[in-house]
Amino acid sequence: MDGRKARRLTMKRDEEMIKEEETKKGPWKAEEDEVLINHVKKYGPRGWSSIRSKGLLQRTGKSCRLRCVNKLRPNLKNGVKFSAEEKRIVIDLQAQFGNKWAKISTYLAGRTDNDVKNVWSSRQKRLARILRTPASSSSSTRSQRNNHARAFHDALPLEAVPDVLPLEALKFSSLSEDESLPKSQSCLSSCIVNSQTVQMVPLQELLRPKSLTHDQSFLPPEFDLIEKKPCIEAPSQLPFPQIPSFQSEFLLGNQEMVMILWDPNYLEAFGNSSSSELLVNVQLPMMPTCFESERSTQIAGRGEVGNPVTPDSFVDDFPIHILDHIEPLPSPLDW
DNA sequence: AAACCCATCAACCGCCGAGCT
DNA sequence: CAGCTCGGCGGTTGATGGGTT
Repeated sequence: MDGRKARRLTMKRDEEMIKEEETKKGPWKAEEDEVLINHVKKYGPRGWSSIRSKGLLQRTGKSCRLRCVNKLRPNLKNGVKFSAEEKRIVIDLQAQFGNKWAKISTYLAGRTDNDVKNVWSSRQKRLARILRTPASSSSSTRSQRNNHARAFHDALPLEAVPDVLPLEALKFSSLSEDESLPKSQSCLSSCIVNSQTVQMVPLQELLRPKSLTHDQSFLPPEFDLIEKKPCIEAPSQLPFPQIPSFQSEFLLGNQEMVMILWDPNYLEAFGNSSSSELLVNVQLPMMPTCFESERSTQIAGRGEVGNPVTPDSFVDDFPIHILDHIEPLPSPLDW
């Protein structure tokens, strides 16, 4: 390296160090905002670097632009939480455009790319936590399971909870009877709404119920889910003429899902066993049956023996791409 | 009451492309 | 055409506050 070039580099480094010292970072003060607003009023949203070169602020041009775009622009919904609809739009558009936050934000009035990005990354973190389970399910601690349960609770689709049911009644049942966990904090793969068991099934599967064995779908073979009533030829002595007691359709990503609430009386009668045992047995296949093939493939690929589905293995193998489209429930405080 | 966990928000950083010199 | 500056974008981080244990 020749002497002149080295000297130039040293001078540049020095200049950068001086700039670094002069540059203010961190939270913006009201006075700074005011200066910035005045500048934008005068010159428009451009010439960001000139703000510092004129000695108006000791902020970088980038910092000024960011502050203006994210906080000072008129009509911003500052301090207003994203609505369920807005979140849904973000999810849909992210699926369509990828991580093009600036583009996505143009579809949401009053929202910035930073807002959209934050919402998405919060969601990703939450979903990642749902799937972050210990290698051995038996080694998972109670508090970890509680966290998973809570996270899964948070990730349940808003639309999945029918309006006709008191939302306070949404609780998770304890799968392990010897653990006296509080109902709202126990294992995640069983869901009880208003004392009724909920199953979520892809609509597609319901449209071809013959493709399922009774065990896979745990629908009584006599029940016609399309007509939402027992088949004509169903034996009249069936102990569960009114089931399921409620059905609700909702979208899970591109997948049309149907949520079915089962009357506990039906479960008692149908399973021919004690209620608690039956809940364990029946609730485990809550994972939509269409995922079972994916799970089986994964297991086969790993050369594992197909273990029975357990609450924790449900979490371990839950297909993450499906979770990309789950809307969070509002917190109980918002109910 | 303290420690911990988590969600949210604001801001910074690095990279890249466009435009200018 | 190369080099530079600026603005825009996406990723990441740090601060903070609320809820839970």
